[in-house]
Amino acid sequence: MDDAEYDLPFFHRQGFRRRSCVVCGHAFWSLGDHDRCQEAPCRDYGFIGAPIFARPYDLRGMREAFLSFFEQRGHARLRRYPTVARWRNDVFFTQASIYDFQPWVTSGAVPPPANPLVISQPCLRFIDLEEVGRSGRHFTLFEMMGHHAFNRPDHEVYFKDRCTELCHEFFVNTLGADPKGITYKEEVWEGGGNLGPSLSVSSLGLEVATLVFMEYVREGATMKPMPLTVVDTGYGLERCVWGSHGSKNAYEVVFGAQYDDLRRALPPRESAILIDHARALNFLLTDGVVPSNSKEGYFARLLLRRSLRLLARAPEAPDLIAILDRVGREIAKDYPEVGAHRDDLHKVVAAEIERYGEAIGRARQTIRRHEERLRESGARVTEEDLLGWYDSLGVPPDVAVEELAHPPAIPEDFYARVAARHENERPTTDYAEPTVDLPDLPATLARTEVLYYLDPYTVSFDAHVLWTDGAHVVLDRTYFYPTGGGQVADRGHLGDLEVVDVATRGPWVVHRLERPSPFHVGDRVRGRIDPTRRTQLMQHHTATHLLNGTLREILGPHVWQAGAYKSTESARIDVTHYRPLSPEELRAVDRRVNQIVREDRPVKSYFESRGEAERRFGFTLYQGGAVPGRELRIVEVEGFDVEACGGTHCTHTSEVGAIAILGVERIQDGVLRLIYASGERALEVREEHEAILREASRRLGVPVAQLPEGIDRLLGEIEETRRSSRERRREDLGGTAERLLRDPSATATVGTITIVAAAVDLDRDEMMELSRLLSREKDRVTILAAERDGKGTLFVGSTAPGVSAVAIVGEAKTAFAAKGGGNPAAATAVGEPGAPLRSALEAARSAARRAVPA
RNA sequence: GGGCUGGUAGAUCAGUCCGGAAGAUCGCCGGUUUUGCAAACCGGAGGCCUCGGGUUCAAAUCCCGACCAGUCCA
Repeated sequence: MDDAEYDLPFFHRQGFRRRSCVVCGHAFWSLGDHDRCQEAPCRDYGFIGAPIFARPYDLRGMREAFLSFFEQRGHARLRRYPTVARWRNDVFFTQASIYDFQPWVTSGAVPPPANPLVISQPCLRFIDLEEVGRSGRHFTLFEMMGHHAFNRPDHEVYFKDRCTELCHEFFVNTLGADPKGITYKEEVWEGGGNLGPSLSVSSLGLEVATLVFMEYVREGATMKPMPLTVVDTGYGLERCVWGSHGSKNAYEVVFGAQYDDLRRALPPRESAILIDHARALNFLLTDGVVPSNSKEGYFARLLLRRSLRLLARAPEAPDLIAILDRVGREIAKDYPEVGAHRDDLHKVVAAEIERYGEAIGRARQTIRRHEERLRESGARVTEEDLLGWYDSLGVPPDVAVEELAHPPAIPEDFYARVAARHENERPTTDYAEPTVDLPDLPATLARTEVLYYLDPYTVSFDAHVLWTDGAHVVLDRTYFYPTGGGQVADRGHLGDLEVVDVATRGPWVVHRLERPSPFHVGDRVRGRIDPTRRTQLMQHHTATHLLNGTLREILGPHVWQAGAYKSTESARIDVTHYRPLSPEELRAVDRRVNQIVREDRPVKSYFESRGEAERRFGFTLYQGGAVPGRELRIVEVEGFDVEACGGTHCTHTSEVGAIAILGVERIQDGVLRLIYASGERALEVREEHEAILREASRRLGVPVAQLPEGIDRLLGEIEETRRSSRERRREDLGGTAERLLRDPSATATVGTITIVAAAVDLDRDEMMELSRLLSREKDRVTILAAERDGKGTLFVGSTAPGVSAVAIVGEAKTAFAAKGGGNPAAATAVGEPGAPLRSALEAARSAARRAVPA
């Protein structure tokens, strides 16, 4: 990065000087006389005992100071975004304030919600989980305060100079920092293909902010200027609070009385971890994460289980729910949604605690049994066993050791070795977005005017062709709904040509035609949308909102939409929930959702400013993921459910007709999928089901109402038939056995041994069964031969000590070119087709005679 | 999304490495004993060894693929 990038007029106006840090070598700017930058570890934590700001702040005070400072300087204050980054598929959590605006706003595809703006965004980072409680400064959840500006070529808000000036002014004038104590260290920021200069702001060893200026796109070795430059700042709320106190560690000042109280029962480190985790969990669970074994849910589980483990060793400490509640109440003062989730959150946690208890209980048993078994062979449990148990059973080593009589030492590097086990796993292969093969469009093309929001019932319209390559057509205006928001695209006609797909590309809607079109730019065309299809899609989409609202109402606010899909045939919604639906719950959902349909509530779709919508409806708006932009499209089912949604909807709930829930499945730990149909399809599906019932009833010859009993009876009969045929076979074989024992040509006695040899017409299993019947007593050798599918099978069983069935078969094998084997008690061989079975039987018989000990 | 465990009688699990006549404990049923219960003892029933392919004379066992569950990691 060119030095000039950092050479800001602001620095010169104020009399800053540029120096190089004697430790890290980075250039930095300061008013003071420093030979090193003020960032640790280039210098020590000088602020401990010597606060960097004029007075101490708590979290709320510091946050408010920041937000109002920037608000007074023209920034719009935004409410926090969810901590779960549902709008992105590259990360699970919001890890920085700028994440709220990636990728759409930062790429310029969508205008920012406000410009410039200021926000304090709770962020989650799991990378330094082990450092929490140890370093004195790490948190799983922290708030990143940021002021952001998005500069377009035609509209420059502010960039490096003004940004740095604002930052300095905030620290010096508002917080009362010593202007000479602050250094602005030059760094290069790079991420997501973009890069730019950045300044890291430190004082007395504490880095309090980073100012990033996204300016370039990396293209190979060269950098190209971005069309949109972004001011991305991050001020650590907890850092700033810590610095304002100058206390030894951050936890005591950030968590205050909660920390002091927990300290009475637990050591400092454990106390800090528990509160930290409790804070993160309150946000995570409020934002709709349900603990599970994959994706976001795993991190919630990780925090919960770590906390439970700590508490298991501290009998004096309060229980987890009490700690969560205490911390949650504090958070709720600033973030009321956390308070609104309180009771539900406790239910989710209680369920998870129960599951953990079960998992550990099962695991303890397995471990005990394992050691028991090892003892028989004189072996002992190894370190590898401990690793394996943690990996596959979830038992932490200290718990495993409790179950062992002879435990191995727990390796110092236990968790590092667990990590090593996972080293060779290749991470997610690239995520393939379902790509529609769309043409490149000239950037100068006017945007498509989207009309389907105006009136979802209009299915016929006139428009002009803006662009076409034959197969695809872009119009100046369209009522065709493109694939999006889990709703499939409309179909219909442009002129006489069928429209087979509709998709958005940037600001344009592209219609794909069944055949190449004769259209030219400027042509006027008539668009007609398939009204049946559109109606069905609208019904399914509105039904989805009604079900989502119903599920939240009945199961609790932890229910969030985790995905949805609406086609003409059926629709489905995936929601977060921690256990399967009981039949009662399902029935309740079915009743309630159809009640809402019948109530004929108005469904209003309208645009509203983000701030206003969030103020009125809160976060649950973002069921389909956070939506960028200044204006949100709101779909409001009056008095019931409100979501930000871009789909086409009915205007009254009764238009949905009815909702038939067709199935519920667990698609993943913590996520349920409901499949349903509405409108015409609900009726069709019900008719299909009834037809199936009628047909089943006809085939079974039982009235529909008695089908369950009829099926039970049938199953009983099958069971009975099976039993009796088994018995009859057993009797038949018993008869055969008796006959053979009485038949002198089959039975011979040699010494104390009875040899029974016969050709039979039985399959392999039956011969085995017969042999067993013949060998009820000791000193019996049975030799059976049968022919099946042209191949001879020989079976030999022996209960005579010293007479080996497998040896007899081995000798007889050559007589009929057979393959086979077995053990001393039983052996079989199957010969080549046409091989002389008779001689095999004789060979076995004489082998058996010879085998009898004299 | 990836790795690792596991799926055998109503329940909890052996058996799988190294293919060769499906087991234990609890529970259930019957009997003995007891005024009755519990218990003890004796006897018995109960299995598509998750499913589908493959290899083999032979598969619960080996190979491939699904499904389900648990767990660790991102």
